[in-house]
Amino acid sequence: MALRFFNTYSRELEQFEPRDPAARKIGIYTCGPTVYSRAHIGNFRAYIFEDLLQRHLELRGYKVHRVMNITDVDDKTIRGAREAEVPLAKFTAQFKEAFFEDIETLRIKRADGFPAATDQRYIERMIEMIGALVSRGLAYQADDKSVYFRINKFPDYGKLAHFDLTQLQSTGRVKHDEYDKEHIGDFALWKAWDEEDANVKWDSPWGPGRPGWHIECSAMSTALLGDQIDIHCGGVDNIFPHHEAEIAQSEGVTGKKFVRYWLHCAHLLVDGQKMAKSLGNFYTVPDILGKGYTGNEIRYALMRVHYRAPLNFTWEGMKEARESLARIDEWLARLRERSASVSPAKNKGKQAGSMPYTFEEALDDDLNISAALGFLFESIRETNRAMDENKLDAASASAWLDWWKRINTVLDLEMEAEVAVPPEVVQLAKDRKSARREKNWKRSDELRGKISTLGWEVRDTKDGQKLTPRT
RNA sequence: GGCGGGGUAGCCAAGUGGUAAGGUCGCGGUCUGCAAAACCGCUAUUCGCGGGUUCGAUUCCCGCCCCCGCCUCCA
Repeated sequence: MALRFFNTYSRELEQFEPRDPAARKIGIYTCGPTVYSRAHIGNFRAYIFEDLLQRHLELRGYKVHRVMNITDVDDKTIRGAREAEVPLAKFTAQFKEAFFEDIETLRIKRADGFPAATDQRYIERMIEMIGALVSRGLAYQADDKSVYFRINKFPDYGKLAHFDLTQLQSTGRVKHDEYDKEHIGDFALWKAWDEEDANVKWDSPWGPGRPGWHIECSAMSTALLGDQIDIHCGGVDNIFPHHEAEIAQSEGVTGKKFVRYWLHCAHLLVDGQKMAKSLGNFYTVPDILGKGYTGNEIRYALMRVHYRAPLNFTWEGMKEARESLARIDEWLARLRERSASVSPAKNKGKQAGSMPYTFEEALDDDLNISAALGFLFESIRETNRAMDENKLDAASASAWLDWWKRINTVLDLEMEAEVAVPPEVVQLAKDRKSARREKNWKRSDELRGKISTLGWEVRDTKDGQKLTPRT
């Protein structure tokens, strides 16, 4: 099946055709964090979705070049720096660092570039683009000295969000201090300096100030990926106004179609409501690690629901993630043991040449992860049954391991490297082994209890005791 | 009010015009000294509600209800 994605622009599932099919190179731009505080797991749901997208495209043989911006100047970062009484760059540095720590914990592939809005190169490019827009009559400087985009001059404005501009109403979320604009929907390209901004300012043809939020993405995406990009992602809350504005700015400057496919991820909910800093109902990665869960488990919990469906975060869901991953790891351990065994030459690895491709076919269909995981778990049950019945030979087992290796380039869910068993646990297990030889069950159970309190679980298999860390 | 997304078993969730994947939880069984893991069986006559089309709809059409989000700087 050909790859297809739901394009927000058309609101339809569309077959994926990159700009340059022959080269199999794809440019993806993803909106990154605003570094005014630690990102929460709702933000990371979007980044995990983008990670899944990239990895699946790579599995399908595309060479992905992905860029993720870092917004390190805006109202919130400036306010934060002012309150902390430190320079802006110092204030944002800590959250940049935290962000990179968290994506590593969650095994999110690093983008090929993480451009920052305050980088002089991009500031210059933003000024250049704003200049071009002004000269074309698509932007104007208002009496408040800020420069705004004139949306009435860009007929396509509103097409991505499917908004009728005459219907735009203010929700009252933003203060009406913008009387200088020609149209309520005009958005800032360049924000004139005011004293709240302290020493955060850059010179421009329109006086000192700083870039508006939207222009940074237009500048950095076109700088790093060219005038036209294949895929642009973000959370649904970015559709309007952010991505709408990006289209207007970029196409206003280049005159070319900016993005071929717009993919947007639904929100992470908590208690049925959007997880958001402003609501105070959010968890960070360290919050969840602090409850004893691993990055791996968080990754699974955030990945297992289709990206366009809202996902409700619950501790029950975390537990389920843990159990599901344990099932996978258990299966892998069995396969490894089996593949290493010298098996009788009877029944040759039947599956070796015909491993199922349904996993990636499911992902081809707008990243249908639930169906893909369904196939994985069905395969697990079937191979486990075969192993129970002693019908899976070493060759087949290693074929399944190779299969896993392939799909795991997308999932990246395998347990962290085996933890070494501590010596005291080894000793207790030894004691238990001799107790069991004497059929001293009472002593055996006591020792199992002790091992358990040390964080390890002991199981009796037909090959003797097996120790696994208790999570 | 406008524009989207979602409403399938206790919970999470896939899916198709022909009689409901998978995960998790619970129960029963096999295995085990007992467990654990694994496997087997059971757990939605039913897919928000009401109409319509059809031999047949959860799946198509119409209307309605509920939840969540966006409507100017929130992934």
